[in-house]
Amino acid sequence: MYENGVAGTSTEDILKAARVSSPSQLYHYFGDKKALVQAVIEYQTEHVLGFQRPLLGRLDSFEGLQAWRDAVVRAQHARDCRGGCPLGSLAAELSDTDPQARARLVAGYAQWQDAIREGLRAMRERGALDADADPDRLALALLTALQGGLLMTQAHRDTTALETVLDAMIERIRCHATGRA
Amino acid sequence: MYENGVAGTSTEDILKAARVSSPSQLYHYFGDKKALVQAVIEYQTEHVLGFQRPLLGRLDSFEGLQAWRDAVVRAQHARDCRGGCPLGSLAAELSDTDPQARARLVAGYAQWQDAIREGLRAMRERGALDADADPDRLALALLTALQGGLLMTQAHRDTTALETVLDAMIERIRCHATGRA
DNA sequence: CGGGAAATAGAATGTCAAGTCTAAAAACTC
DNA sequence: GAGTTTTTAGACTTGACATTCTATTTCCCG
Repeated sequence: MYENGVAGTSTEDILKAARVSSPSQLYHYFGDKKALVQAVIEYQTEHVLGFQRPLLGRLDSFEGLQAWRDAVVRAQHARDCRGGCPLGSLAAELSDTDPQARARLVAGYAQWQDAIREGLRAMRERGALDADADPDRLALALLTALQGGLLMTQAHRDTTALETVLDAMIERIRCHATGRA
Repeated sequence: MYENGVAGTSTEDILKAARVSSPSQLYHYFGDKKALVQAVIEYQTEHVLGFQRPLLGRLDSFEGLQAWRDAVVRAQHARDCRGGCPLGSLAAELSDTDPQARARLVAGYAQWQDAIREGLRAMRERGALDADADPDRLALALLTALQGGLLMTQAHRDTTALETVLDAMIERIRCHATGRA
């Protein structure tokens, strides 16, 4: 579903990928395709957070922020710039048509934003950021910029846009670096 | 297609929307659905640029940039935060599976980025921006941030993320304002 | 080992969508 | 206004896909 979209993934594709030879299995474990999609969203949320939390959890300096940026860029390179964001792709496809999916995606984004915010807050507590920096707003801006960067990466098959927008946001945050305001 | 996705839009839906009562018409004017999708991308590209160019063409100050931001936010409100970006939604759905669509989308983004760049360049020429500001990079960052903002708006049904990321980018550009570096 | 519950197979159904085909209507040309 | 081309109707074909059903197998527990 990540590779071909929800609509572009048939139950048969799923069975094949799961190396399972009967639809009854799928319908035994999931009520229907929508329920399966919900599970996919949960799975992808955990996957993304699993990747991001280690990097965000110990932000203490701009080097840490840069390391996060580099890891994200590298991850997209590693997958040939295909696929965009695991949550973003689903959000684009489902937000307007599947309310339950949208709700779960919003919840996923909230967790993600939390993780970023906590990282930035840690930075602030360690004195790398000014007291007037707003971790919540900066986290939302960073996450949003990242979503755009991942979408543009997918379209361009090139990480330039992602790098540029993340660098710009990090520069923006640097305006709040101690001893600069 | 903008509202329900390409996959979620049947030929019948199209006939109904066009108030036409025969598939033969569709296939007379378009070879197949993919060709129609190409036309939709072109149409949406023109639509977006038609909306953006007037705002971007006469950027001469930060007020102009702010006016652009406000117009974008208002436009999303006007459509109840549904639908995301006319190009971005298509990009998310088609980039990985339809190479021709991807090519056209990339071309559309290039035109869009051009328009933003020219606006920023005008700002620089009018002395609102430093000579060391790079309109090309800033334009790419701005467009990318906007894509993320529109996607998040669609998911959250709320323009906060869009506002926040655009404000952050504009602040970032303001770092290049004359008499500030 | 034996009997009940859970899991799996695989065929089958119904729906819907993309695209085709034949023929009729309109428009254009001379 | 006859003949030709373009455009439109509308039925039809084909295939795919989500979901269901019946039957069989496997597992679990005493």
